[in-house]
Amino acid sequence: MKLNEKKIKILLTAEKLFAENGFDGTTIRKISREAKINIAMVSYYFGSKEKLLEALLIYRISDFGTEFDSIITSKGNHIEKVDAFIEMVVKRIHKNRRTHKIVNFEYSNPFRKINFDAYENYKKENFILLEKFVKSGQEEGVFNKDVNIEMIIPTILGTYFHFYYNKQFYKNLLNFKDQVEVDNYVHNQLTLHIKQIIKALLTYEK
Amino acid sequence: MKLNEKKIKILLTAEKLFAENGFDGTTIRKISREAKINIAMVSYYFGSKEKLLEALLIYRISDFGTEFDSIITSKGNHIEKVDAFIEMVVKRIHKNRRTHKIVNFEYSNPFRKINFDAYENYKKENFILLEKFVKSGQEEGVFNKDVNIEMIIPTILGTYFHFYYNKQFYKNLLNFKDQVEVDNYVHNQLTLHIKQIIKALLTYEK
DNA sequence: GTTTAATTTAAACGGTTGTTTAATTTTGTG
DNA sequence: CACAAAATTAAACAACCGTTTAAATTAAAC
Repeated sequence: MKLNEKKIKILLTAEKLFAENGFDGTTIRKISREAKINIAMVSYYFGSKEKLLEALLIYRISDFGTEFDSIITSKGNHIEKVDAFIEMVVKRIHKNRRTHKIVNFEYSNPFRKINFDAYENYKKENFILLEKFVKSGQEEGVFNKDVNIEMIIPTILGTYFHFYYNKQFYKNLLNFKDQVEVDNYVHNQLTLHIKQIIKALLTYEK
Repeated sequence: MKLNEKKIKILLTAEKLFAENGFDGTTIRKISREAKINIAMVSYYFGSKEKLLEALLIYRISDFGTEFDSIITSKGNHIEKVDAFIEMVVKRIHKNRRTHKIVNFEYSNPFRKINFDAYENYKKENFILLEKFVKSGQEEGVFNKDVNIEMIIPTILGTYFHFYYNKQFYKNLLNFKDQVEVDNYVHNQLTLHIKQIIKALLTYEK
């Protein structure tokens, strides 16, 4: 699909509202009001509300890119690569947290008939890359062999998103005054914590 | 609020549908159809759809109980308590995963005017207990001092819920045939993985 | 058994939903 | 300028929403 300026404006507005109010909580009228376009334009451009969400997913997932590869295949030791990898992942999901939130909820909705192939392929590719990386570290004796590789991504993303979904709670607990302080915490303490648990998991001797 | 049999049936039906379709994706008509009651009964018993959700939260959170306390204050060494603690937490959130999903999404919806005080208090109390436990372990020299205690719960719950929200993906990746196999994985490999990362975090020497 | 209260019901309320229509305006092309 | 295609609009569509009403039924109290 060719995306002109107006289509992208609709997608970005939909992304914001879907993430804030959910898919069912967002109306085409709200989207068109906020994007300052006519209600009929959504159907005209995307066909339906569901296809609008599909277009958004494709738009964002292609944007996710694959920096993965360049970090893992670069030179340097495995531990440094874990740090670089996690820093990259946290930055990326924090930037794309809205779309991730939408996906988390709609993907687990058994009655939603949205096509999630792009999302599933993206997850599968990333897993295969990570698996290769961990196994190479295990063969070199740097990483522990007793590791559940499938659960590494859930640990990283899950930790971040539990924090994000309970932002209001952690704002109070950690005395954040504004979103800037939240962003700082994510990119410093939270990223550090995730690096710590993953490195500990990979190198821990029982 | 006194809960008779019919009220509880409405609550359980609402819990199922809210978790599957979201709050906005669930209609009172669907709830009443599935619970085999008249539409007006929801308003009659609970007042409104939003108050129905609030009643569900209170019903479930009081059910969460506080086994926490008994594990942490029991005798035995700290490492064993970590294992027991995580096993209890995973069992509990897996049992109450529907309500947790609803809360995760609605609590992060900035326009929902639901009262989440019960949820926030529950989280706060549990955090204080955990903090006391970790600090006592640190003073005894069993636990590492360089630990972000605030992020331990997000790591445990987040890992579980990322797995749960992407169940379809992990069903394919790990070749689960049915829900029984998913449940087994949660209570064995996933629980073991979380125990491993938390113990590694708490005792890891850099 | 009579009266009062609680429960249950079908129907109706005004409002909103996603989508389509048909007419109008703008843009692009020769 | 003329003409066709694309974009934009206001209005209408049937369907559904959460909630309320007022009447009918059941249960409880005396």
